[in-house]
Amino acid sequence: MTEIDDTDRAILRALAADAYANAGEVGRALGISQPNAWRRIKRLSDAGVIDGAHVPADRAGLGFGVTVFLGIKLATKGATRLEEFERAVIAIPEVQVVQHVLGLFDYRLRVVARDIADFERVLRRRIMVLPAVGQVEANVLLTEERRDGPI
Amino acid sequence: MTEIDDTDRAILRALAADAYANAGEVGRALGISQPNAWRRIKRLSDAGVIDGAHVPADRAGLGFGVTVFLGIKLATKGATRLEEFERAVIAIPEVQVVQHVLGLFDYRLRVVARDIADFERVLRRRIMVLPAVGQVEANVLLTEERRDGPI
DNA sequence: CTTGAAAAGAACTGCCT
DNA sequence: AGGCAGTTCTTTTCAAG
Repeated sequence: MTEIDDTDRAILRALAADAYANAGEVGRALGISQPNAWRRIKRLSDAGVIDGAHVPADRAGLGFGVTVFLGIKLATKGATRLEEFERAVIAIPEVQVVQHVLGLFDYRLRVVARDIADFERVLRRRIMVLPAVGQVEANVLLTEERRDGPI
Repeated sequence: MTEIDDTDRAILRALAADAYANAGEVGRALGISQPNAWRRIKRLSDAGVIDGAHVPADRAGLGFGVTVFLGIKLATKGATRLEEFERAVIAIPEVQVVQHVLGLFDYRLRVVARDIADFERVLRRRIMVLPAVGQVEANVLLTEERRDGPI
């Protein structure tokens, strides 16, 4: 395991606030030199703590106005069934996130669609036809707020 | 609204695949010139379609091994209650995402904790004490897979 | 819309404390 | 470990076809 000290945590906070911040900016913000910041960022990257960045495209602006969260309970389980289901569900373009979870449901999906009619098409033609799908629960996203969480 | 043509969509796909790709790489991938790719990326940024990148820190590596999704149904509603609840819940450091949703639940939360014991502390001391919390459902994250979704 | 080139800035290296 | 000064590389901007 790599040691992560308070300076590293401060760097992670700075990068969480601005993923495009460079070593110079991060260093200035923390009061350490650019090469020092650079070395630490590189160490964190090499250790896999920082692993690439993600560009959140504006779905609504791209014509995908509807986001729905599905909770899915499989009718039949077993290792083969789970893998089969995961492979099938990740292949659906409208599915953004597949979460294997423990609790009332077995899987949670984040699905985007152009509108409710489009979502119904995805649900009926793509999701409900998957092998072993049992109970399905849906929640339509109204607003979403993200924080960086504890670092 | 800004016009987004197929080339822009291709650029968004390229950036979704690699957020750190520069104008030169994107241009080469699409068969357009570097300055042209650069201008388009800048236009998309200025238009807000691309709005910064997000660095997904490795929670497990930082000592937050447990991620739980909570579905929350409020006991009492009304505009004031909703705003009150949202403000209180977003102030909890362990809460990463607050989604106001339509369906069986009113809110969905993504909560991180060091371990199950730590999660129980957050749930009892932070979540359950919030005003108007009614029914709560929990799902513990096992594995998560993300795709870029349709662009 | 392209090429080419120069200016600005960031990444990386080695040396010193 | 961390800072300083320098080298190399990329990005960004501009001029011209």
